[in-house]
Amino acid sequence: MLNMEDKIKIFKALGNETRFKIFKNIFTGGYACSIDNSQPKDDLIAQATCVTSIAEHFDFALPTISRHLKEMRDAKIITMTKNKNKIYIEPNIQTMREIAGCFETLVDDYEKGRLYQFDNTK
Amino acid sequence: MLNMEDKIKIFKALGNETRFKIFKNIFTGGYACSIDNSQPKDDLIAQATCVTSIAEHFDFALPTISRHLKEMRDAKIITMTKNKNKIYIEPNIQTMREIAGCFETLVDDYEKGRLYQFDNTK
DNA sequence: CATCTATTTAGCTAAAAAGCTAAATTTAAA
DNA sequence: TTTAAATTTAGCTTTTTAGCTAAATAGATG
Repeated sequence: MLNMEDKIKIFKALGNETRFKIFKNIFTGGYACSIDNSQPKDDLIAQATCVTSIAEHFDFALPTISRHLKEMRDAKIITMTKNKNKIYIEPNIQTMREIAGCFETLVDDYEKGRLYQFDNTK
Repeated sequence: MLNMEDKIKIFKALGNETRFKIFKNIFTGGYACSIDNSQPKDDLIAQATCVTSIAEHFDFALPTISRHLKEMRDAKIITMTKNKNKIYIEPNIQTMREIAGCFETLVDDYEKGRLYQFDNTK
């Protein structure tokens, strides 16, 4: 369950052009960063993947992309899984589900004319 | 239809503690900022309302709150309607509906194992 | 028309964010 | 065991953001 601080972190993470584009592309699979579950877990080398592979698509230095990814992981919008010396990046679907639910409830309750706690933790 | 830049603005607007709290409270009606449609449009004085009334709930100077509200209006997450010399503030439900839809599609499509354009304008 | 109320604009400062390069760390591979 | 590859950390600079006060603007009211 996401509290107010969590939500602010999520929006902050998505409210930057570079991170938004990274996020969008992780979701679309554009950079082939996801772990393919049809492959055995220890055979990940076959996949394109990871921090370096994302950074190649941007005109920013690798440490800059690394820092953005860390912020996105801290905001729980992506997961980063270490396997050998590479890090595999995937969207955090659970968080997205919660955020989706949050906006849905916001709209639904508003349309019902009821008061709604956008953040219900405080 | 929200393009990528619009979405980034929305997330930036929500990714700040002060603005998030303002937004949350505009939605809950906590500061009585909404125009009550049961009242005639020209009888708004009866309602609590507006920039000053929001600012009272924060330890920040009035111009600071004014600037935050402007940013939220530019991001299209609220509307500001001038009536006499007061400004009435309401959530922009249309934008919220679009953002809700965006996250829903993101999750639904991911679960169906399909690729998804989180931002479909580029 | 003078004054009050609501809000914004201007101009400033301090803090946070986003970028960089260089160096360190971890693991793989030769 | 040395080297190479993938990533992070440290330390720095520049830009942006968030706050302030003072002044300006717009409209309402006495």
